[in-house]
Amino acid sequence: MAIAKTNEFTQQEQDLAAFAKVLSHPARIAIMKVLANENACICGKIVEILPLAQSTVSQHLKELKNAGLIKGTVEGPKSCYCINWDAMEKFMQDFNGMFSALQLQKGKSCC
Amino acid sequence: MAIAKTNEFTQQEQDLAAFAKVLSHPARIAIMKVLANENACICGKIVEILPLAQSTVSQHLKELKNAGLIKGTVEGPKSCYCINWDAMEKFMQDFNGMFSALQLQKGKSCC
DNA sequence: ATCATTCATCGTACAAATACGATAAATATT
DNA sequence: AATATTTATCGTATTTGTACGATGAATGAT
Repeated sequence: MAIAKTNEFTQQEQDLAAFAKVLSHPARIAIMKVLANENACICGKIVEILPLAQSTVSQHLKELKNAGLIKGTVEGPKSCYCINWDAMEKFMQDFNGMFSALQLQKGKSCC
Repeated sequence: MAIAKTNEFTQQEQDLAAFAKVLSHPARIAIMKVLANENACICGKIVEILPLAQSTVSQHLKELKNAGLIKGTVEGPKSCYCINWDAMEKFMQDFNGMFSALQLQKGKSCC
């Protein structure tokens, strides 16, 4: 991908982009919906619902967890995942904040 | 990327993911900010501000345009870009709508 | 103790994204 | 007409993302 120039941008830009990136795959959006809807947020249950292999789902779960959008706890041989609501609410707030900041300049546009 | 299973998901999931994907790079977030702040949204001006080559900026602009977040008009040898507010507002509405739908299930979680 | 279940991780294959320089096309300028 | 400016596109190199099967580690069941 060439020598990623990601860190040439502001922290805010990087953070917002990172948040967007986690949600930039339909499988991860679908996982969030499953986690919200199912009482038992067991990995196996998610694998049943998604059209993806177990290892692939596990990978997506890892990314969501690394980004902080979900939490995971071990229950015997099973793994239970849930949405990290505090984090999600903050992320959405920041995301909407950026958009509001853009909108403040709305009249300025030339075209 | 292996044989992308993107279309195994719902249209809504694909659309939301596509929107998130366009904003999943700090350069594209930065471009949106420049377009909102500068009266003259000329490509050259953006190239001056971003730490990227002209061809790379042009590529990012193309992606933003393809996704519908911005509009572009030719002005002689120059190109003028602006935010497509109608589209942006709809995208943000859908994105927030998904989050609200998740939140409705908030109590259900097991962990 | 043996076997089954569940899941994370490893290795691997291939697709897509990012970045740049070079070039081409269009318009402005001289 | 010749030259300069501006930007899109092409070709290419490299990195990252997506996907799967196979394996291993941990726990539960027999």
